[in-house]
Amino acid sequence: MNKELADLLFPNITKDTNYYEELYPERNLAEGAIVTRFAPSPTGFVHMGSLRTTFIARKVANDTNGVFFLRIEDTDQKREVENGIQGIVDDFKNFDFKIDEGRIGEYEEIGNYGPYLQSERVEIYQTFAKLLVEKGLAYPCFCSEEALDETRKIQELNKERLGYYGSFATCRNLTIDQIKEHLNNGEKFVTRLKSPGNFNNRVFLEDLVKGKIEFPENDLDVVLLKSDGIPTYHFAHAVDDHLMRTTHVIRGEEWLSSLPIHVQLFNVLGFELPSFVHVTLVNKKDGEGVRKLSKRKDPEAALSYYHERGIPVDAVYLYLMTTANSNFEEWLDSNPDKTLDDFKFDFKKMSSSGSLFDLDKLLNISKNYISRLKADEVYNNVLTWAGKYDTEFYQLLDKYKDYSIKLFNIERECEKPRKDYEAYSSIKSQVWYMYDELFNPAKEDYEFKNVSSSDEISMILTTYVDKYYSESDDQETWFSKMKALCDELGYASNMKEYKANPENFKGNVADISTVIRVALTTKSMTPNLYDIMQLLGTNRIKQRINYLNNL
RNA sequence: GGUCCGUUGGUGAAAUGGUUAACACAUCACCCUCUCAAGGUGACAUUCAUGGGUUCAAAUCCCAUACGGAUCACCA
Repeated sequence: MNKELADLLFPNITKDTNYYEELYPERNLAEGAIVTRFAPSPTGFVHMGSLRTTFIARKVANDTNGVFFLRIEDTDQKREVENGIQGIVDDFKNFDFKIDEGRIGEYEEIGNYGPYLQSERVEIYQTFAKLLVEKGLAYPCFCSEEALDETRKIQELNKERLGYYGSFATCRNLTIDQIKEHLNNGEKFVTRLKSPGNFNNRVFLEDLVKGKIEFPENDLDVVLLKSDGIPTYHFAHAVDDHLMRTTHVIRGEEWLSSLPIHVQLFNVLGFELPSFVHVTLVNKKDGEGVRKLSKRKDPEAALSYYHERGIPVDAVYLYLMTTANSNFEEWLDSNPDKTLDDFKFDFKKMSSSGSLFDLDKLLNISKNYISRLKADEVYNNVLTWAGKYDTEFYQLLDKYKDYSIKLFNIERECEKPRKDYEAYSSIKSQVWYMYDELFNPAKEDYEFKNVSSSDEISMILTTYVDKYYSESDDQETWFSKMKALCDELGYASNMKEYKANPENFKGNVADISTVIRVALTTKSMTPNLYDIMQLLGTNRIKQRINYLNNL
């Protein structure tokens, strides 16, 4: 009778589940290899929280010589977005994120366990659903949306548990004749699980980050196949992760609540249960409260934000690992020559409570990361970034390549390099004055400090340029000449002497440096003046002083 | 409302029964320095949501309460 029902419901399904079991055999991997995946719906972008979860998945697959694949869960037509897959693939590409199997474009994929697009696997799901019907573990339900709403209202009114279960599961006990009648009327149906569960039973499970968890057994007759024959997430998840031989289901914490359903589905289908890893959500402070980082409200939720801002991808990963494994930061500190790949991720070291996304910390990591790069790497990265987001800067960088590299090299190749670039997008605002094309300040742009009288400034500058400045000086000579200039003009060349008796001097060597610095750059705060003057060269130094004098 | 998860400083967190509760970010102060950026030194939780209990001893174990979050669709 169940067989008859199964054939009635799925007349076009001719294969049996063994066919698929053989098509997708056990993976031949070393002991301990983790097979895991990222399974987004094609919404066109990857969320920061997803990236974090996925990054961990990718990492553990790497660590164990396992497999990471990308499966697209496009079972909801309502959510469909144009080029939704491409958006995800592009985000991954921008983030140097490599996948071993799965979708690599809107229409292409790699790997032997596909298709990796759920809409192309409908026949597979239906085959397994048919098996369940045959076994008496699934049935068609003809309840209308209105009827379902109605019972929900009743349940709410009576303060009963919501859902399609027990006596509320009215289609559960339909006879085959009744079913035929519905079918003959042309009524649509969903395929529901005939849940064997009892809400009073407890199920125990070990989640790799949450630890021991327990919950009541599922007794909901959840929908397996929607009326269009397409599976729900729950069913597709069970079938796919079994057939794709996933060993670890790594996903966001929001799935924890539906775990009872999933466990039951795996059992009912006779599938071995994978390991579950429910990763905490990435939160954001919102007024007094805390909420999930949201794409709609928070720009930093989208990966494109980091790309546009020019935060190095590696820095983002460094940050993610810092939040994922609390011992990572310390490890990296004591192993400065190692990379992320050398670090072994440990689920046990992962916090089981949600945390706020800390952009300051990310920027700090980014700043440190950029400071460790070679000048030409910085150049190449900024050039790439500017090519996309700042054409003016791109052209300058392109035109003055060697000069720019020298500029980025100021105070870089030393024990304690400068750490002032937190992102590629912030560099231009810190170095613009080194490019003549960008240098046309107004009088009020000059940030003169203690010495501000035009006459005094002009006197200092001319004395310096006429009597002391020489392009060929090394830094030591250059500085001793600054001091000589101080002595000549009545400024203290020795800071200690100045501090002891400030009234004896017009100012000190810092004031003199500031005058020159501001005259050349307009800024009172710049990197090492000597390096800047070396880059500028005699002619441009004179030009800029003239420019200032003529304002 | 049911179910589940969580709660250590402004932030991320360490510590898994035993000295003054690591470390990092942020903030502040001082030092160094030609200005910045750094770097150095120090400050910043008399206390680990609250209340009970167990113990010679608890942030750590147990119970209750409060608060926060997730989820309860023919969405994923």
